[in-house]
Amino acid sequence: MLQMHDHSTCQSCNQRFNSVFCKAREEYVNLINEQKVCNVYRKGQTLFNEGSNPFGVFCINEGKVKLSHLGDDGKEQIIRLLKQGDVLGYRALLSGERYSASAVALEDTQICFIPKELFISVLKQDAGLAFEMMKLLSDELHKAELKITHLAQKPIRERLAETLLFIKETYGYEDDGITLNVRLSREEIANLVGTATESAIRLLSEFKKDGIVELDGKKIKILKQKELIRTANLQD
Amino acid sequence: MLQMHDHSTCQSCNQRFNSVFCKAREEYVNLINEQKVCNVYRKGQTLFNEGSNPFGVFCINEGKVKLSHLGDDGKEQIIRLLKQGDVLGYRALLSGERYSASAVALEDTQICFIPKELFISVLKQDAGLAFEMMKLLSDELHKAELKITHLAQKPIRERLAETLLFIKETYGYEDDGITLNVRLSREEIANLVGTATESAIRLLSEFKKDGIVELDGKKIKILKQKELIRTANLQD
DNA sequence: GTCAAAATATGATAAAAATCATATAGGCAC
DNA sequence: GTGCCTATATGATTTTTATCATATTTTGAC
Repeated sequence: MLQMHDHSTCQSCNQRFNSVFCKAREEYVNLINEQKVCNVYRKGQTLFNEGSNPFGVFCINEGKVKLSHLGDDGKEQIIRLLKQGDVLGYRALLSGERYSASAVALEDTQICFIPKELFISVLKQDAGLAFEMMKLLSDELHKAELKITHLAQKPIRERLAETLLFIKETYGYEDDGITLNVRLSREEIANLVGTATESAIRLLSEFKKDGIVELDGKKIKILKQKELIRTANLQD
Repeated sequence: MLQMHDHSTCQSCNQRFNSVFCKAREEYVNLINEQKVCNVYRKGQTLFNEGSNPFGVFCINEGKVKLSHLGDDGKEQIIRLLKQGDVLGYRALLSGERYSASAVALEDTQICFIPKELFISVLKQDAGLAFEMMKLLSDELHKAELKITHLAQKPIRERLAETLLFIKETYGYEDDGITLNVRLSREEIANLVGTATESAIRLLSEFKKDGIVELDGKKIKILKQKELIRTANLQD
């Protein structure tokens, strides 16, 4: 197979224009390239832990990451799902706080690390990057506020349907065009929906009985997307 | 009573250093001052409506505003409470979308309006303002993500206690040191907590019976703040 | 002041969801 | 392969919460 891009530099990174750095000036991209550190995180490995101090931001070149809070009783709440081109770790860094969430690789993932001082200084000099950053934060805030409304007002059945559609939006389908392109445990799905694991399992079984999905271990196939959209009862 | 500040200009605004504009450069503050339009919104009046196009940002000089989504079934979800020094309307503007929430004055409120083009252009030129804006967005995102976790995991009793503490953090107490300095209907409290109005009323009655609060119409007095914190079961 | 409308309060009931219990299946070390 | 551990599944039960019903109180117009 032909190697289309040289992944080893930020200048030629295949995610560059698919990321918050899309409008960053060339000189700053070069600067970032010089100081970045790339790593592979194996499935299940932790990028950073809730409560620890941020030293920079992470940029996903390839792979999948979940970002989750630990609730007061120790229950996980997944607040974001991330993929190639996504940046993470910026929230705590910009607020000047410790991480309020943990990041864990959902599969083997290639990630570059940009040191805090460099990221902040580029952010202050490059208005294009700063503006994209604000857009990103605004979009995340919007999603979070929508989620608040849905958590407060929608029954679990609708939220599960919505979550499956969200997973599809984020990671898409596999080559067959119907299998969700990520492997999540039932517990993780429950922690995305915000419900008990048993409830998530039960409702997935109902969706299966209704022919909306097909379940094969952690593989989930969406058989009737329209029906799923109807079940999610989405207006927006 | 002596007039301590001249409220009519941004340069001398008593909220200037209590707002996102605290680090903005003088020249840009002057520019904003020339183009701003100040208004008084009476209690219940709408600043902007969900679904309409943003034309700029609003800056509260004095008063209180609620920001709320309308859920799919028409139920209100209050997502932010705002006070003097707070800016609103920036989320949709930065995302380049229509408003995803409506803003309504909770009492007579003085508000200045800054046109979109000016705000964006200053934001692109003034790194200090841009950085404060990113901090603000990051802080709001943090709060939203915490709220998501609590909505997903905490029972309504704890969430109501937390909401009362949140109201106190936001608007403080009246001169007596115990009365929450805002008048909200039971329905609005329920729409902050994310529950049915009857449930909010019922639990407030329980708090009253337990001597945690005193209720006098829309006046809520916090009698036992420690007990309220315990009831909220907060870890963070 | 009266009156009507809306807000608050509270009980009864129904619905939703969590928890508990137990069974079965799948993954993995050996 | 066996055995063990964990994840998934499903039923039974309890708890939580919403909904419905109906007083009672408050508010505001007049």
